[in-house]
Amino acid sequence: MNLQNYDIIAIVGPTAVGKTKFSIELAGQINGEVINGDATQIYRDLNIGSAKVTVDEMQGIVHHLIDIKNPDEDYTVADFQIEAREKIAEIQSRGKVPIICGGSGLYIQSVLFDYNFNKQFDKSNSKYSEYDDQKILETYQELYPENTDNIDVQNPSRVRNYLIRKELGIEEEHDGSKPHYDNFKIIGITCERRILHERISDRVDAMIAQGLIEEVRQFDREFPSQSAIGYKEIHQYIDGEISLERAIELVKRNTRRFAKRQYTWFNNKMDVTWYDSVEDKWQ
RNA sequence: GGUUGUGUAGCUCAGUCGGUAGAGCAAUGGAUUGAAAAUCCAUGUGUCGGCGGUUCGAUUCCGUCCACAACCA
Repeated sequence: MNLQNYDIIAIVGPTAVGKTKFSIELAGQINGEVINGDATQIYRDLNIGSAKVTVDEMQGIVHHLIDIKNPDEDYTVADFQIEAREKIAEIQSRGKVPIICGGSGLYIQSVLFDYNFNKQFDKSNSKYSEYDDQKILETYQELYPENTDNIDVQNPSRVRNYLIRKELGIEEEHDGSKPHYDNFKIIGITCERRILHERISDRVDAMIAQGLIEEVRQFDREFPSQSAIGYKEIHQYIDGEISLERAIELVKRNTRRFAKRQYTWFNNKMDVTWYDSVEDKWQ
């Protein structure tokens, strides 16, 4: 697999599979810089639980879009799209190759393809931001009983965004299949599911040993960043809702389920060339 | 060696007075356009320990073997 001749490389794959290591090795080989494509690693101070790359691991490779937001701040895919595209241009202007590496499929997809985010969208201007999930679904049923736009009426976050768009009069074209760049390559890192599950279990144990609980303790559980796996469950433990053993079990389970959802995205929405990190071969 | 008990889904178990089986957890598949590590939808995956016997028909009854557990020697 020759990766020399692409303008942009994206490295995707499930959590804990070894993307970070691969991206740094590749950056060293092709004169690249890494752009983080992981929604959680955007945040400062979420280090252990987000499995953020350490300075040591970076081996001098320049990394972007890590530690750019505080844990109490909002961040969205639209922000990422803008900032990642800026970084791509900046890296290329220096004659280096941008390598987007991360597990947030939507984020990476929105950069490489023509996702349209309307700048008028601002949910802080919408009354619907205040509604709880149940009220959101009820409101939708009242206003749009016909469901002509075929919204997933049981999915509060979808319905809420739909209502906000309607309220703010936003129309969007939805065609995410058109590439935004000409010459990019998407590499997926994978391994056998059974091995991935073992790695996840080991990594969660290691996170606890490294002090995840103390890391989580410094954050308010209502912060936007704290809905991430590894944080929300540990907050439950810290607040006395569940045992530590149960919390660890939940972190592992939720991470496994997350990995499955990542595969669903990468397999079905992206044209990925897979590389098995255990068997060391391209598929 | 003997007695008793257990053996059913990945795990813990329920159940069929004989008509090839179902709960919880785990898991799997899918969706995804401003919280995406979020949110939502769908799905039981099984030689009912092995081999014989009785029976139209056995996971269920009987015999035997195997495995595990406890107790007795």
